[in-house]
Amino acid sequence: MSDKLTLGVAARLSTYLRILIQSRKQGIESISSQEISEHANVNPTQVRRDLSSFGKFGKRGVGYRVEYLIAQIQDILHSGGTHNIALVGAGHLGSAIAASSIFQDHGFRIAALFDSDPARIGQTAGDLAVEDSATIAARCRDLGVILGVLAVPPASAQGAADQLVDGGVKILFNYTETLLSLPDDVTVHTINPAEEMLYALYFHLT
Amino acid sequence: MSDKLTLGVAARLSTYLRILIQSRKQGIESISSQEISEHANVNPTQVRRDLSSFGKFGKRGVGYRVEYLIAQIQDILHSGGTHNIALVGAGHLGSAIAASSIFQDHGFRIAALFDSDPARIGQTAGDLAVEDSATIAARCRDLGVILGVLAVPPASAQGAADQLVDGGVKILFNYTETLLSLPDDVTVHTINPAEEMLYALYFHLT
DNA sequence: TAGATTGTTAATCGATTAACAATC
DNA sequence: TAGATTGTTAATCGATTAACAATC
Repeated sequence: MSDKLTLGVAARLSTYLRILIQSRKQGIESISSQEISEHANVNPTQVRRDLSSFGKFGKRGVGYRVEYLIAQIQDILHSGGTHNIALVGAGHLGSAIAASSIFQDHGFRIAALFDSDPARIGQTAGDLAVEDSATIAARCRDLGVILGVLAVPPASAQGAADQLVDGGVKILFNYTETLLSLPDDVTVHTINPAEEMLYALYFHLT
Repeated sequence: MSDKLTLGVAARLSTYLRILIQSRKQGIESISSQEISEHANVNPTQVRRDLSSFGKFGKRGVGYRVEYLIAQIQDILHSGGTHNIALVGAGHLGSAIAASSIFQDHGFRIAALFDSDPARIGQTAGDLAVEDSATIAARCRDLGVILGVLAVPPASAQGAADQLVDGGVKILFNYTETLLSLPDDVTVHTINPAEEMLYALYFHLT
């Protein structure tokens, strides 16, 4: 077992991987540290240093092969396989997430989609049938899902989170405006563009 | 003019501010560095150090007043006012964004919503009328918008981005799976939960 | 007073980046 | 060869955190 990466390195490698996967989708076969760095908003030396600490992945004077570098980074991050996720909420946001290819492109598969509205249960969104929120815990346990996405109204967020945790989910992505209270062994990642906007605006204005 | 914050400090202050604003919304009036740190996934000493470098905002043995701390951080980040944003795309994702209070809570106001589908133009989403995408550049210039959000299909992303930049937009939030090519003075922030999932999963599995 | 929590120090550790030789 | 870009060094700089006195 190799040493655990630092937070910074793992975060940047994830960003490089996203850029490489998007590049591949657009038909790009070769890329330089300079090009990666522009999309990732980091220093080009940083990119080369991050990569070269794991091996010599590029060719001097040429750059990196996109396909090969994707495989190498997936190896470092142990992210080559497919991971099941549970999505709660089949409203506008949930439907947009279900229909997007963002998750598939990175090896994530939406294994189940839930909603509490009887009018939505049984309908389909993307390729998925909407299931009753009352079955979240049981279904997650059956499917062995450890990743959950919350795309519900704020008032339902804590309840949905509790059910996911009941079902064995350990990592939550929270798209709502609600602060969640959860056990210590569960990690919550909040998706809130306003937070990043504040930060972006600060650097733009100073 | 005070010194510019480092990237790390500005990013963390933005996170603290989000947590404080969400706490206030839930009626919480006082909060400790320990509680902030749990929601922000950082060390409690880090929180106190980040704050205390700008002043003595807390009370020993008690904690921080939520309302007061919000005002202080907004002061540091120059983010107290209202900022107009342009949203492109009135599909599921755009509608979800328009209907959410995430932006309003942080002082962002969606000043205009655009779509290229004739069937959607003139309809309303949230409180907004959907305007024709052909008018993006002109409307953004009129409104003085510098912040744009892309919630369009991947194939339309580059075109919509170009029009926003034409209209004077300097900061773009890209919800699509498309890598954008833009002038150097424009900053792109990509919202891609899959990237953060890879990273979260790595730390969960190791 | 007793308990809690801040503000600050001091020490360590990792991140960052300019510069350039290596090499495709 | 000439041009481009990687891999790596070396130096600096900032981030991190345990520990604790101050104080509410």
